[in-house]
Amino acid sequence: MSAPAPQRRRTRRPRAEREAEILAAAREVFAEQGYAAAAVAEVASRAGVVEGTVYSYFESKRALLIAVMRGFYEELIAETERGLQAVRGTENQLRFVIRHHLDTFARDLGLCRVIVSEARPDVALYDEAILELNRRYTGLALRVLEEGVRDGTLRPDLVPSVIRDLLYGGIEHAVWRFVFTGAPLDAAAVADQLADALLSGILVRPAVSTDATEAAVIRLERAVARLESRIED
Amino acid sequence: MSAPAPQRRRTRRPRAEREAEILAAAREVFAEQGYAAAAVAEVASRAGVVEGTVYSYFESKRALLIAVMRGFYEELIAETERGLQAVRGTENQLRFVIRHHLDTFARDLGLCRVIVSEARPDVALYDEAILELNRRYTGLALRVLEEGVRDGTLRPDLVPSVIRDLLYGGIEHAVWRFVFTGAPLDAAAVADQLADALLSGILVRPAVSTDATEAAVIRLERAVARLESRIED
DNA sequence: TTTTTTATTGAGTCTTACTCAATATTGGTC
DNA sequence: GACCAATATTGAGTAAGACTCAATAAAAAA
Repeated sequence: MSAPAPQRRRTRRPRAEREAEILAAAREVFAEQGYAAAAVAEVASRAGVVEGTVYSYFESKRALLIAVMRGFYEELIAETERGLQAVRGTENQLRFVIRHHLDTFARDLGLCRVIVSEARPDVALYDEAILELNRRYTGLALRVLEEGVRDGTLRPDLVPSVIRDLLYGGIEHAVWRFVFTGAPLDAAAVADQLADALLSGILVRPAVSTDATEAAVIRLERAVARLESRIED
Repeated sequence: MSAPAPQRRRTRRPRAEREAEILAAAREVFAEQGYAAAAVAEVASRAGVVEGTVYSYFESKRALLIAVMRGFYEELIAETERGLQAVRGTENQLRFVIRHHLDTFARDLGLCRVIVSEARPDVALYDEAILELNRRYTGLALRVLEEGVRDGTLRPDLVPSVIRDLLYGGIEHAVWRFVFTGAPLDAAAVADQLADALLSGILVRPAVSTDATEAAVIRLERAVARLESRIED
């Protein structure tokens, strides 16, 4: 009686393309629903395949997530590297990193949320991959900080890794705040506020005015010496 | 043939006590295994009851988690309030908050991990409770910051909420770093490093020496001018 | 003691990650 | 163009774990 179920064409696609399709679908679903709530079956159906197929491309749901994260990070790292090369000076480079990270978070919030809450809790060995990616990414900022210390732009007593944590942690929390309150996020303003707070703290105190004072002191000491020599005459 | 299963005594306990036992077991299990990996059946067995009993006390696994979080936060808030009352001055109060938060994180890492990664991703309505607790807790630091701005200790152009995010985000990331690298965490040192970075950024620049020096320069220049005018006489 | 109330149980449902043997599709070979 | 080996794809099935509920036993009330 019932009509035969609409037979899905079983097509065979180049391995790489199918993989990319599954990956794209997974990224969508994870971003929309989070990791736990996302069903592999849904990823499959959005990719136009059946659940089993997903598992012939990815070992597990978690492996799928990791692959998605890898794509995200690779892109982020490339963009950041490009940006850093186009900017001169420790201060400007830090401002760029902060702004770009914040923008990325705000733009791809769903996925960032998943990454933050899924990548971090697991210290498990097989997530080594994600750790490595995160290290590579945040290493970019770390290098800027180290360079700044070396060239005297930043205070010599800084522990760069702690400052990096302050930087990324601060951004993350700031974005979260906006997500929760639902307030519109003015990325430029928040980036400036964060950068200002951080920089005025870690920048070597601007020596300009001090220089002027020191120059005045030298001038005065010479004048006094002149005067004293005249008086003693 | 098989011996009758060792019959568990079915005891009936005061509601509050049983609830507390289940809660304690849940806290243990969540801290050890994380939320996703924790099985409600295990919580039940550690509390000496059967799975169904847990559900007669808590609506869902998630509700159980929220109850655990609530206990954790209430304690944390109380401790922090007590500590803040015992400390004078914006700078010292901020240092206290940083140190205490860091210690708490380090001491109860398992649970903190769960709270951070489970409480945050869900913007769902029924987690309103946790949002509220978090707001109350971080509100303590916020008030210290606002007070500091008001009494002139902190820069007037600060956006306190952003600084608070910088503060908590920074601590969180710093602790994470140690968890992952497995390095021993020197809470005192890290707290100082974070506080120094943050404070030197947000504290009004100590005007004492600059003002005094400038005043001295002016005084000296006048003296020199006076002397020179006399000599030329 | 008897009755009422309700805490506790454990068997069962449902959802979802994951497996695997069967099957369809393709690219290569003649 | 026909056949074959290789393998991508399938979908039914398993396992684990969250959650439900009617039955049952313990405590409280009468």
